[in-house]
Amino acid sequence: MYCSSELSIEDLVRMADVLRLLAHPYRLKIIQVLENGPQPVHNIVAHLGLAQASVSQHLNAMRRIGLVAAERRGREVWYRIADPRSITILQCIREKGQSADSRIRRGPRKQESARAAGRRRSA
Amino acid sequence: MYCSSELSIEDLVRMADVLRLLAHPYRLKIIQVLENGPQPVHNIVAHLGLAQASVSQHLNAMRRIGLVAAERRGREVWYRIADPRSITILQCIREKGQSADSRIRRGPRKQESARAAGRRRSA
DNA sequence: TTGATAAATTGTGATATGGGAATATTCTCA
DNA sequence: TGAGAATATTCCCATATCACAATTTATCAA
Repeated sequence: MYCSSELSIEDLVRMADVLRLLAHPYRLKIIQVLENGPQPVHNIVAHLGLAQASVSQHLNAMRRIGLVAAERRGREVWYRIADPRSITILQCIREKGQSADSRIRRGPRKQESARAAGRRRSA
Repeated sequence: MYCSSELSIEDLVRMADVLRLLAHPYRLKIIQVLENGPQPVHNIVAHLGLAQASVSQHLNAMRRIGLVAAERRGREVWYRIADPRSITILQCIREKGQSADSRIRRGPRKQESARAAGRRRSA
């Protein structure tokens, strides 16, 4: 038993909020770009190949929740990683390309239920 | 410079897929419940307080992507954690309650732009 | 068989998300 | 000042997500 029911639903919601903002290819890319150090928005835009407005929205969302931080330098705004968990999570998730067979594994294994398998095709 | 542009967009999409399935309070709760060992669905349902159909959908999505695995035992189906990254990420994300000031930090800091600050309240 | 139990699937509606175009804001420099 | 560069914000549309009720499938027990 690890540490089971320590977390309130509010805790889980907060954790999910952070994870949800990481759970997007472009936002992961943003983190990846910022791993090379702080960058002005137009650099990030160039890396992503998205409309500037869209990138701004992603950055804004990530900033609101504290994943990144912004600092104005002249007419540019430079962003940097503000939450070390971003990098840790990225490293962790990078570890395993994929695995897990994804199918239901049956215990007793009586039969594969040919009826169900057949019906899967019929629809 | 960490390890910058190693990841293709496909890699990022895959990573985002995994993160997205973790980025939900009830699915985090499922991982948390399963940290105590494999459980039959009705146990998980009891823990979550959701409709059985909803829990089944969550479990199915998590299974498809390999976060959990299922095994039938009689008329029950027992689920277990199948991807160790789940636990690692949960531990990681648990580390920090919250921080990061979330506001834009200005460099030169000429003024806080009282107009903008005021407008923030007016809408 | 039939009935009961456990879980999965389907259909549907409400809400959230992601994208770009258009516009607004903020700042620098001549 | 005024022009222009760099970002942010708004609006709108298409799509995805989430929850539930209803139904179906799978299994056991009598």
